Amino acid sequence: MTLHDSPKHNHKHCVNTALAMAQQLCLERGVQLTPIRYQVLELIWASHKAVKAYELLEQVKPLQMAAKPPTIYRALEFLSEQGLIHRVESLNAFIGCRCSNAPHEQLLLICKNCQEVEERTAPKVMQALSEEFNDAGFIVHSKAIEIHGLCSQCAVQL
Amino acid sequence: MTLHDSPKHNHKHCVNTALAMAQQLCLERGVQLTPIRYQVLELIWASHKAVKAYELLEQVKPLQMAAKPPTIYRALEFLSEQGLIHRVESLNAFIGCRCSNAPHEQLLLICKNCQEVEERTAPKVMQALSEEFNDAGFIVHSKAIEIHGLCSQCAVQL
DNA sequence: ATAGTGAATGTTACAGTATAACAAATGAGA
DNA sequence: TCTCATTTGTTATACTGTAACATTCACTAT
Repeated sequence: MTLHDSPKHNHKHCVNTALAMAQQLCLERGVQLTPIRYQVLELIWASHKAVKAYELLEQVKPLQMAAKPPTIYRALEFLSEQGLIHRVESLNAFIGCRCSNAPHEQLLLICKNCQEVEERTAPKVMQALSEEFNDAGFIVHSKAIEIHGLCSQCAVQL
Repeated sequence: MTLHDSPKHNHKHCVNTALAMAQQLCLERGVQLTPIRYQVLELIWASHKAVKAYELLEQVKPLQMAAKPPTIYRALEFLSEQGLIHRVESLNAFIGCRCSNAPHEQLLLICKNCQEVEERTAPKVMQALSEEFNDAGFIVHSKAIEIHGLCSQCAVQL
């Protein structure tokens, strides 16, 4: 049982909320959440595990017969630009983001056992980071903070 | 001019120190810094930019005629295990590490302009991170903290 | 109406990254 | 010398991502 399989987590509700918010945001921004893009987002939200592009491709094919790698990568690029998903650099994979309505720094906790990825905002970490790169005279454009280990659920089981 | 091209930075000395330390560490640990591994490490230290595996392959070929992808990836795996290099996840590339004698958390500042990568230990950030994942009940195995932006040199030039 | 425009998707081909699996060589100790 | 573990050679292939051009579609200015 993983963190998000737990009885406390109503995943259907979790997904519906994320998808509804995505639609709302795209509407507000005047960008198109087309069927392909929506399907990819839905597939990413199917679990809280990071999903690989070619896994998505296989899953999309029954829905979009013409799907080829660019189909997926374009959808991923769009979703990423809109802040609806994050790329997990250390896994070459993608996860859904539920904080898309506010710009935010991402910090990802990646469980080696159940493969689930939890996003946290971690203001204190970001504050410490700001001080660190100000010292270095470094001007930040983007951050990727990825922590690998065991999530609380898996930690107690192993 | 990049940060490490500056007159203040004696790169030959910088490399020699890193290579000497690598040899010393491998000796102490009873592991073999073979010619191939040494050459790859030397090539990585040729600059402070992150180097890609296939770039290394091209550069190693004159020295190791039989070099093929596994040649490089095995050397990279060894060097990485020994803490002599770090993988930059967001670039699919590698940089030398000068802090190999002490276990340390890595925080990488990656300049988009000159491509140089600076490693910092950032104890305050790591402290804040500890608190963050303790709150989450998360047991950390490894961290990848990669900040993209402009280094101090490039920031003033642009 | 329709021709032009821009966004999105289709399609082909390929570039770039990484590893599996097995063979051969090397070197140190029984 | 034999044996075992480590390292390297070799072949093949899997996985990840993009370039470039064609087509479709919806909108809108004429």
